[in-house]
Amino acid sequence: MTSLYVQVEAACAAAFASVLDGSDPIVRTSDHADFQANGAMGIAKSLGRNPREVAQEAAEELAANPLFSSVEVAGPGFINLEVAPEAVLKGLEAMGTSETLGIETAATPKTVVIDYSSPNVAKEMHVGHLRSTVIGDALCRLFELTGNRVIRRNHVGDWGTPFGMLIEHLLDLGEKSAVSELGMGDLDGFYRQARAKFEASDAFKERSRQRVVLLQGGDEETLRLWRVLVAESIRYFDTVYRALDVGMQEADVRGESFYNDQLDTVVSDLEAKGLIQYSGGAACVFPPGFTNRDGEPLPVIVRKSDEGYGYAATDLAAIRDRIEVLGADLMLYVVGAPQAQHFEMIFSVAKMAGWLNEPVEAVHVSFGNVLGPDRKMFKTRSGETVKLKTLLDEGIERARAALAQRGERDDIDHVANQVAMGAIKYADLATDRQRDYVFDWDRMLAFEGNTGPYLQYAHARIRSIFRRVEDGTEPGAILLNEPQERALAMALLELPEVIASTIETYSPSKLCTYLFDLAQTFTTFYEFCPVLKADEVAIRASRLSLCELTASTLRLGLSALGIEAPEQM
RNA sequence: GCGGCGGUAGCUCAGUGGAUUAGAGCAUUGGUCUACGGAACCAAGGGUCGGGGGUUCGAAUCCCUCUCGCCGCACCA
Repeated sequence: MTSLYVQVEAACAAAFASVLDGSDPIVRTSDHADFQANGAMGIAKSLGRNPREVAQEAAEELAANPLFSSVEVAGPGFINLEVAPEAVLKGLEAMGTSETLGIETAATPKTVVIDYSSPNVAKEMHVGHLRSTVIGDALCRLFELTGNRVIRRNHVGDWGTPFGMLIEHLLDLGEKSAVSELGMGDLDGFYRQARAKFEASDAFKERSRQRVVLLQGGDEETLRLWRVLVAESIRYFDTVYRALDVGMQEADVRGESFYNDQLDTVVSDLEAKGLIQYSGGAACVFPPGFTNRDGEPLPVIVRKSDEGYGYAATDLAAIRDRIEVLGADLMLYVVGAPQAQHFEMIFSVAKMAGWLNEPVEAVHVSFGNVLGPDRKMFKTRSGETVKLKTLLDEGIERARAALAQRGERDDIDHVANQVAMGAIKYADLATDRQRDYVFDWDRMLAFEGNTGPYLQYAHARIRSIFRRVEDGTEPGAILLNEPQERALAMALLELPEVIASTIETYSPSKLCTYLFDLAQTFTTFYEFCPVLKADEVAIRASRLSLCELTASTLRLGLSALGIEAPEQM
């Protein structure tokens, strides 16, 4: 069963094809009808014909299609389309029997590698990781929902010069107490102490340098200590992921170090292809079109002048691994906007090297900053970065307080958790990811407006209807007599198209907007159309079906965003 | 200097493959209903879509230019 939109578009494309083959009918939902087709104007222009005439020709063909109950040409050549009641009912019926509510799964599933979250070992996860983690996880769920093979990748920062100082600090503390400190999640404290010693003591600095040499040289004891640091950090990250309810697992971790033994090959392969130029002792590739401040070509430094490797080399190795070993068709990098140029250059080099070829695609899914109420980067009052764990805990407390105000309950811990995570995630996902967004507890936790809690509550309220059925009425055949019933039906049928465009643009905010609109449309329906109080059994049964479809759509949509939909709130 | 992203109602944001009156939420005002657990509902006010120019029958949307904000621009990641 294809979605209603696809059916309408196909019908319009066919109708226009008899005027001009292969033209885009430009079908949109409309304020003046169910759909409108705007293709006539463009076609008329390219044919030098009168647009209304073109529209009229197509309209006549469309009028003969049983999919439509009304076809009208309006204005300069718009075709306004009303979908026939039978087609709407058929669509709802198919939706009701579909596991995915009519969302089509990919005919040829893609392997999608999604790189997100990517915290640093021995450093706290902070708000900066929130968006990557939340958006990345939502994209994973959306691609899974549509039948693709998703491989999550946590590109953890687990290598580099800071590890000399971190290992030395670990030794100073004694392995045991270091582990317990890290285990408690005080990663920032650990890092800061190491940093402070590094800056204050030349002796410590020298030890750290030596330690880096040992680490890179593969000294067993050093590696063992390094593994302790990594393991403790990853265990801690995992507690944050579990708290946030995101799908990233320990098994998805491929830290930078994972690619260490591939870096030489990256350089030698680039060299073999004649792409390497040496500049100041560093092995560079100069992708065309990138210049620095002085207008000179900007390099991707694959190997530094000290023979060490930087993140460019690691990213290139990772891209190869994802294509050649994992078989990626699509690679997403859910990383903040400041790295846009870096990824452009990396992708460019990967193409020059012949590693990244059509139709395989790499996309930097960039996002804006999280801002505080002052519209500056979100910081604590004392100007420090906000620990992610602290943020989540505060959210739970605030949600608990909000719920407590609404009445006593015994499952408040569980629901407060669901509401808090829903609120935090939704606030992040609902704003266009390119824009910065303002972090505001009061707004995100409100039960009114475009918020997570509002949608969760909307869902719970609808579910409650089913618990209050007293006469044994069950959802039954749908009848669409009232305009509010029909409006709700049309909104429900939009789901597949919304999912498609959400995925196409990697923009979960589109799904958020849809779910909020749907909840509003339902409210209007619910206000005008009594469900349990309707006189006739058939009407009650029909409206219960509409309630059920709406609740299912909200639940599925929220779930695709990584947000739980409690039965009761 | 070059480049990227943003500038839409008091506030937070939708809407940018051109298209009929620019939408929603919050806030404000006025109504409505013996409230399916009011997430109430209906209605009103409120916008030079950052400024200017251009293309077009038609521009928030496309092009040019200016402006403001954030960010990036070689060996940190």
